[in-house]
Formats: sequence, structure tokens, C-alpha cells
Amino acid sequence: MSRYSPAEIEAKWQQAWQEANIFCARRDEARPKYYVLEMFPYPSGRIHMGHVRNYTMGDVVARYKLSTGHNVLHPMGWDAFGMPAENAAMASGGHPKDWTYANIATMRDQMRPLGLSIDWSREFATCDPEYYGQQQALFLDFLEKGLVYRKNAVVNWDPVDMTVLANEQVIDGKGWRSGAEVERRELTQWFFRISDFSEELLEALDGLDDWPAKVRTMQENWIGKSRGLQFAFGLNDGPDGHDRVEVYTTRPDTLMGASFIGISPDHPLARQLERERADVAAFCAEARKGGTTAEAIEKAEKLGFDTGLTCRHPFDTAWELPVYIANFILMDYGTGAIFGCPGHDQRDHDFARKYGLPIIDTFLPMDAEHDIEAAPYVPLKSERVRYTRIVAGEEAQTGEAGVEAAIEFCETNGVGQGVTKFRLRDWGLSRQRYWGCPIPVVHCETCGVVPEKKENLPVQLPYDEGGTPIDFGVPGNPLDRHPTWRDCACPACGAPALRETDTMDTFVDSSWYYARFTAPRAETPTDMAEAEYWMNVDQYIGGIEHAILHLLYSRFFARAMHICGHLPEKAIEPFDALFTQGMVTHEIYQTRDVKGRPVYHLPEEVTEGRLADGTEVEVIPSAKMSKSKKNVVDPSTIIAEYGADTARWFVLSDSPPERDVEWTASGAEAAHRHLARVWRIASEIAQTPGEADPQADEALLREMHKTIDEVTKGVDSFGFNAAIARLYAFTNSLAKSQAGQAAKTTAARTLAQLMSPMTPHLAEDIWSLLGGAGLVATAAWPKPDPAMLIDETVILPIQINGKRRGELSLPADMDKSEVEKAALAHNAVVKALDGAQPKKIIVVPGRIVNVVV
RNA sequence: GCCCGCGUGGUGGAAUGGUAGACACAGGAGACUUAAAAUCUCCAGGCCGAAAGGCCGUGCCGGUUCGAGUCCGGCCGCGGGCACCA
Repeated sequence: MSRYSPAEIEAKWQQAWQEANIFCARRDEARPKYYVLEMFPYPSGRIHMGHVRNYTMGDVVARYKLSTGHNVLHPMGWDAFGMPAENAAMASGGHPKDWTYANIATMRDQMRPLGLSIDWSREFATCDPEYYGQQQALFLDFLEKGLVYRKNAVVNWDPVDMTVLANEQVIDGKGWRSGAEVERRELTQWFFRISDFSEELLEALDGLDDWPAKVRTMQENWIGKSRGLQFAFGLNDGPDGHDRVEVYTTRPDTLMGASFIGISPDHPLARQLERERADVAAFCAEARKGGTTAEAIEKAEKLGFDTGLTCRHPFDTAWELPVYIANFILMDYGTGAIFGCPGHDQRDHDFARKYGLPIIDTFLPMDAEHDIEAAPYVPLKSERVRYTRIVAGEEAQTGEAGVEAAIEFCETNGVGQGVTKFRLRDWGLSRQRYWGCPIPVVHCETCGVVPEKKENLPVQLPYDEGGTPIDFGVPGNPLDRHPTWRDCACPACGAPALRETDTMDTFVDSSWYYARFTAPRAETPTDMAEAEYWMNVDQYIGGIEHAILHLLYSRFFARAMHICGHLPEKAIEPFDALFTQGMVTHEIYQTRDVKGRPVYHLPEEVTEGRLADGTEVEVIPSAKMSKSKKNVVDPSTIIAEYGADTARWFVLSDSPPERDVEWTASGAEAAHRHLARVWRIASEIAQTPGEADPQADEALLREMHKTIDEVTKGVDSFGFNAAIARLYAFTNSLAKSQAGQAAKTTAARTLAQLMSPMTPHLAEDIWSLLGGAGLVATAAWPKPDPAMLIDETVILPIQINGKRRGELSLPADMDKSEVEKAALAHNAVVKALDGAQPKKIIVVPGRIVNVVV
């Protein structure tokens, strides 16, 4: 073999690794463990470049840790339940299970040539009954501990498909598939009691030092802690059982500006009125229409209905406030009722103007005019204001201090109490879907909702309908209409009963898979000895798009699993370090059709900015890869053309890992050229005897040690692009070096080692070519010799008044005063001083000299 | 609206407060070759200059410092997250 041949060497070394079984992780108390995990993929059909980047980064970490003596756990699995499988079945008549497992096989076959250091013996898919059976066991344990419960909740309901839709699946208030107007329907659903952990989940964020600050902030906002006053307005002439309206406000300092009471259409008082009065019922029905998405809400008109009832203001019982039912008030935040303060809130101001309600100020700017009728006065945080009511004329701080003062004032006067609330709501996990983990409970006429017995787990999904394949073309949940699947015996009384047909949200599947990887074949959800050894995940890597839901759910699940004895206490924060990597993007080539609509083109259709027919093509840079935009680069094609090492090298080299990287054909070619060059250089060194040259040898080895130092730091801190830049530079030096064969061999072997986490196959080949012992994958990571990192002479820039005016080559250990002398003797300095004394000389050893004149 | 983050050559980007532009892409010049490919050598922020060298330069304005891409304040622009949240 005389040239770099990735196809040959990649197959060869993958086999060598497999035969040596070096990636199989076994508990070993003698070695420090290191658990590196990338967010596992959804088996959509084929892997994409984003996967390659994600898993390559994880692989760099895993291989590096392996060579620094760690016992590395680096598993892979499949997040395999979900709607795309059902949609594919609807579209093509197949079965979600077949579709999913076929995709897994395809993607595994695509992934293996990447040469990832994965322990494939731990692989599982969340749709394996062995996995979801354990998930059902977890569910039952959670149920026993009160961590999961059933309640009524308002959901997006698609009346044609007869299923609940996630918010993301509602487009312009219509079901994304059926196009039917989505209804807000109340259903009995299962919920995880995640909101009980609000405070804890919030506070524990502080300890996650190795998480991106951005992710912590996003979770903090999501949990949404707020401080406010909860109190009641007395209700005049309310229906039976209703003599007050509870309200929560974060702005008790505006209480004197109240001008109406608003309640949710789902508020108990509204419900009561609805039953009694047709006009209320009509309004509530109208108000409930439309989805719960942000988009739908944005567009919905703010509607109010005057009930004719009035409330008494707590500080002035003669002051009467009208009670409105309003469509913008949410039942599941606060108390489902508000007081409107048009003077200090834009939405309330709009509402007041629409319904002719009074607009009252409680405070005004310190020294500016403000027309409260024209616009509400919303002070900035901590702005000083002057009060116009209650304590008229007094100055006060708004913001946190103002709120606390108002709470105190109200409490002292017997009006309500200060409370802390969270935005985080309980996690509704019920889905009216087939392709998910069945919720393991049974509905019995006499016993009610009864948990399935653990020995009856897993409650398996039926594959067919009593011999005939399930028809996914029919709307609704196939489990609901299955002729026999629902029928079972009540686990409590033995009478005939019906199974729950809802399945779990797929986020449940991914909320504990990291724990399952520590003992994937255990007969219980986890094996505590294994979990104790392997947890936590030392480095978790994935996309920022999971910053909230997946990561928050996982944090909740780890806590819940600990409570149930399935994880040790140390694992309640399961991910010690988190890294969120950027996407792989690619240019889009776009033209327009006669109607001005965009038409997309494959890269091969475009030559020098034009199509074959001469049409000019617009190039849109850095776009997310998507099939419809025709800008997808298939990893398998790249691997076939250049080899896996080139793909790996490229996705790491061009951008910092947390940022997006643009895939370019020229960049990929350049990466490949470089790897071929490295191979060629190494092979020449092996074949070309050369005498030692003390000076050149020394210079090369010094640079080698500096490279070791910098690459190690780069790999340690996710500075892969910088590490790679250093490796390029070192390769250039090696190519030019006049050193002897021995020194060059040492340098090239070290280069192979330093490249091995990124380009493992090439590294093995060079390593063996140059007589390295064993596999480079398991060879000890090189250590820089501190003595070799310090140069004997350094080039010191000379600044005059902070501007570079020259440089001096001086011994590195030279005395500060000697350096000063040398600097003062420098031409430029002499010239600048012109005989005068310098005002100041700053010497930063080894870095710079600055002469102030 | 609220909360984050980011602005450096033609491009991706590098730079513990200490020589701005490492490394690479694209580009240019040359060597080798009948030619091409491959490979190798060199040039390359802007302006002035034959050169030596000088001046300017990290979105804009100011500040701190011997010294600012980096720290602080204000502005402009871009991107992301959240939001009828009371």
C-alpha cells in the first residue's frame, strides 16, 4: 500500500478493535470510571451529519478518557417510540414496529463504519418490551409513591383524528394532519407530579457548574418562580357556595388601581353560572374554542363577558368591581382569577377601553407627566415613583422591594398573604396513541383504577387485531378499538376489566435511558450496584433544542427514581456536565418559479452559480439541512468517498463545537487531503533513514511537547477546532523538519496519538506503520515534558506607549532589570526617548515590554 | 414585552488584559509535468510607499488601564429562548 486508503484501513482497524473487545465496559472498582453519553437518536430512517458531529464529539471524549486510564462507558441506543412511525404506517400501510426496527437496522449499519468506540453490547431501543416493561414497573412505583396521578385537564383535541395533539402539532388552530379545528377539551389524564419539585429543580440548577449557563437560565425561566399576594375579593350576591373570588397577583402594589375582576371560563364560579344561565354558557363555549398554542392565543381577540356580579374591594368594601369572564385567563395558573389594573398593565388597559371600565393610577412617574387614559404607566424595574392613592404623595420603589412592601402592608391589614408560585405545571403524560409505552393500569367497574401487577409486565402492545393487521388508516387510537387487547382481569378483584389504552408521552422513554444503560439487561429498571458505580453521566452531549423538556424531565425522573430506590442519591442530578453542540448546516440553492415561490436545487445541478439552462441561482448560506430544501449531505456518501476519518475530522475542525458548522465540499476535500498528507509523511518517515541532527531534533521535539500540551488542553475543554489547528501546524513543522529518523518517528507517533480521538483509524495505521506497540486506542496518552515547554530564548515584543515598535530575542530566564536594560538599548526606544528618562517600564516576563515615554 | 447570547479579513475562525488575524477554505504567483491531476514553494486585513517603513484597523460612542477584540457604561445590528403567566 503506497497511498492513504481509508476504505482499507478503516475496515481493518475496526475489526482489530472488535477482536480486542476494548470498548466493552465492565464494572472495575480499580479504575476510575467515565460515563460519556450523547443524546440517543430517533430512528427516523437515515443518519445525518448532525448525528455524525454529535457522536464524533462524544467519541473524542470517550477515546481520550480511555487513553488516560479511565474505565469508559460509551453506549448507544434508540429513542424508538413516536409519531413518525405511526404516520409512516398511515401513509404506507405498514406497521410502526416494522418501520422502526428496519430504520434502526439501517441507521446502525450507517453508524458502525464511523468507528465509534461504542459498547454495542448495551444497545437497546425504547420500544423493546424489555425496556418499556421496566418503564411500566417504574410507573407503578411512582404511582405507589404518589409521584403520578390522574386528573382532568384541558387539552388540544383533534375531533377528526380523535386524539390529543401536542401544542407543536396545532397549526393556526387546526390539527396539522386532519386540518380540523382544534377544540379545547377536558380529559382525564395521567400527570407526573413534577411541580412538587419546582423549588428543588430550581435550586439545584446552581450546582450544575458544568452546564451551559444558557441552559440553566432557560430552565430557570421555565420553572418560573414568582412572588406575590394571594387574597380574596368578597363577592356580592354570588350563586350558592360562592361568596368570594381568590386572586393571585405579583403586583399587589397596584391593588388600589383595580377596576374589574376577571375569571377564567373554566373557573368554578364561571362553571356554576354556565349551568344556570344560557348567555354565560354561550360565551364560555366560544371562549374555549381555539387551541392553547402561543400562536392561537396571539391571534385570539381578548373577549370579556360582564356577569353582572360585583366584588368588594378589600380596602374599601363600598368600592364595587364588576366581575367579567375573560377568554385570556388561564385556569391552571395562579387561581384562575385576576384583578384588572388598566392603569399599569397594557392588556388590562386594552380591556378597560374596550368595555368602558375606569382607568385608575396608583402611582405616577416622579417628575414626568403621564396621561393614564392614553396609555398605562408601567414603571421600569426599581424605578422610583410617587403614590397617588392610599399613601398619596409618598415616594416608593417599584420592583421587588415595592412588591414586598405591599405584601407586608396587605398582610398587616388582614388582606391575604404573600405566596410563592411556580409556572412549572405537572407533566401530562397520556397520549391517545398506539406507538408508545402502554400505561400499565386497569379500569375495573368495582375497584376503579387499579395498577397492573408487576408480574404481568410488560403490558405489551398488540401487533395485530386478532389475526388481521392493525389498520393505521382509521382515525383514533388502535388500542381503543382492538377487539381483545383491552379485555383483562382486574388485578384486585379478578372481575373482567378494561386496560388503559393511553400510552406514555415519548419524553418518558428518554427520561431514564441513561440509567438503564448502566445495566441494560437487569430484571429491574436498574441494578443499584451498577448504577452506584457508573452514575452519573460524566459528560452528556446533545442539541440545545432539548435544553428544557428532556433535560428537565430527566432531572425529575432521576429524583423520582431515587425516591423509589432505583438510583443512588448522588444521581438525582444525573448529568454532571452538559455540552450542547451546534448543527451542521449547508448552503441552499434556490430559484423562483413563475409565481415567485422558491424552488430548491441539489448541489450537483448548480455550476458556477447557474443551472444547466443558465438560470441564476441564489445561494443561501448556513441553513439547517432538510430534505425539502435539498441541502442534505448523506454521511454514507461521504464515508464512501473519503472515509469516516475525513467526515469526523471535518465536522470537528471548522467551527467551535457549540456553534453551527457549515458543510462545504471544499472543506471536506481539504480535510481528506490533509489526512492523506499525514499518512504520506508518516509512511515516508518509516521508509527514509536519516541521521540525527541535534539542533533539528531538539526543535522538533520541543514543538511536539508544546503540541501535546495544547491539544490535551483543547480536547479537555471541548476546544476541538483549536486542537485541530494545532495539529495542522505541527504537521507542517514535521513535514519541513530536517530532524533525523528517530526524532521524526517519535514526533509522528505522537501525532498519531494526538489525532487518534478524532481520526482513530488513520492513527492506528500510522502507529503500526511506525512500530508503535499494541493499539493506539489503548496506548497511554502522551504527557508533555514541562522542561520542553519552556524555550531558552524568547522573542519579546517591545512596545512604546502600548504600541509595538520592535522586538528583542532574549534568554527566557533573564532578569527583569536586564530585560529593562536591553529594552532601553533598543533602537526604537532610544529614538523615542531622545535622551529623556522613560516614565515607566513594564516588563511582563516572557510576554512583553512596554516603555512609557 | 421579558430573559439570554453574539458582532474580528472575501469565508470559517484563533487570541489566561500583553506581537490581532494562528489554523483552514476560497484566491493569486511560481516549481515539477508534453499536459493535466497530485504534490511542493511563496504571497495575501486596509491605505501610503519602489523598499525600509509609516498610518489605520476586532459593529458604533465613551470609560478603566502602562496596555482593551478581551473589563465597564451607553447605542446600533443580528440570533436564540420564553410569554394572554395575573
